[in-house]
Amino acid sequence: MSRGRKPSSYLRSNNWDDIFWNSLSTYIGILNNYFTTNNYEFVAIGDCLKKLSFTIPKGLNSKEIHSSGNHPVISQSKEYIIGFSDRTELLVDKDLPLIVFGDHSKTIKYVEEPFIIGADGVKLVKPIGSFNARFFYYFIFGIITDTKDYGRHFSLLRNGLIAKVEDLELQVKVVEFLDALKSDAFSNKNVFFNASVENEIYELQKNQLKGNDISTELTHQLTLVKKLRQQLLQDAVQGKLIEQNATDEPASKLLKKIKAEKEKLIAEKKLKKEKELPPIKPEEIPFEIPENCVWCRLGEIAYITSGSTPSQTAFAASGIPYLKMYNLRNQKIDFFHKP
DNA sequence: GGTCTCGTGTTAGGCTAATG
DNA sequence: CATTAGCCTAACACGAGACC
Repeated sequence: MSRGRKPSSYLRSNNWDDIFWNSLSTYIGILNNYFTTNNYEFVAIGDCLKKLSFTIPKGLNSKEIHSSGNHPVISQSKEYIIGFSDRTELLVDKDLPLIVFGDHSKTIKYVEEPFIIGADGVKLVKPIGSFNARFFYYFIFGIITDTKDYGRHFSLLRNGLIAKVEDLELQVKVVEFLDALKSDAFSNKNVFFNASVENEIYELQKNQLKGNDISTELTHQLTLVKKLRQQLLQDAVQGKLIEQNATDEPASKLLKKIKAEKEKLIAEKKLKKEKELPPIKPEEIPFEIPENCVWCRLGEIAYITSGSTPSQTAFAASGIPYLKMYNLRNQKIDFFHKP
């Protein structure tokens, strides 16, 4: 059976293989930079998961897990296998290989052979066909850096981004590189997909072994980049990034136009008359905005309505798309998404 | 026909007991 | 004491049907 991440007790030691697992998320960061630089699109993990062809069996009760048996039991624990069971009816033997994700513990395991699920909190992850499963497995290590103590983490995983590398051969080469890097016999004379990236990771791995704190520094820098990104977004919203163009129409004028348009639609009975919205109090204003901008309530610029789901017979194969809650994804409307 | 409400199944969050 | 297992509950999403 192909083993996933090593148990935590190994992580504190100082050998080549352990450093690999300890630093994998950093390496994935470097690889992601490479994909970003080469204009690869990044997609949400949640959009790349394949629906399993079977109903996931409920996890075994701990009393039913034995020290020997016909089938290995895999839970979200750090140990790859926690025991064995003969409950063949609970065997997960379809859609393999699968990635086992510990919703509580954040463990990530790559499983190729049939197994039985131990306890709850185990999420089975199967990427869609455009992904090599092992490529997907490795890149998941770069995603969950935040922790919610012993809360659930699957939502973080689903919201994480992965490079959409359509070239399956390239995915395999990246996987081969990472697999080879786990061995201290690794030599960077042999190029898998990109000499410079591979060398960067190899050098990092070597430096790690020397007790170098590059990884810590890199993680620190990535955190700073994240903070910078958040600040940029905040500044953009507050209009601090660029000078206001003097020729731009003031927002107050635009707001008046919108109000007039709404009143016209109400007069034409195309919209229902809405309740008067309360004026914005000074204490409601979260931050200062440029002179040309103006605060308003969402209801002033939009028509907010609700309704129920039409019956199945009302749906047509073509025509105006019908949006459901699940079509609203990552602050965008995704007309094609299906849960 | 449009809107509202309720029932049902699923998922996420979090607490705590059990375990080693 | 840290980690893991398991349970409870809130929130979400959807669909059906009642109501105006």
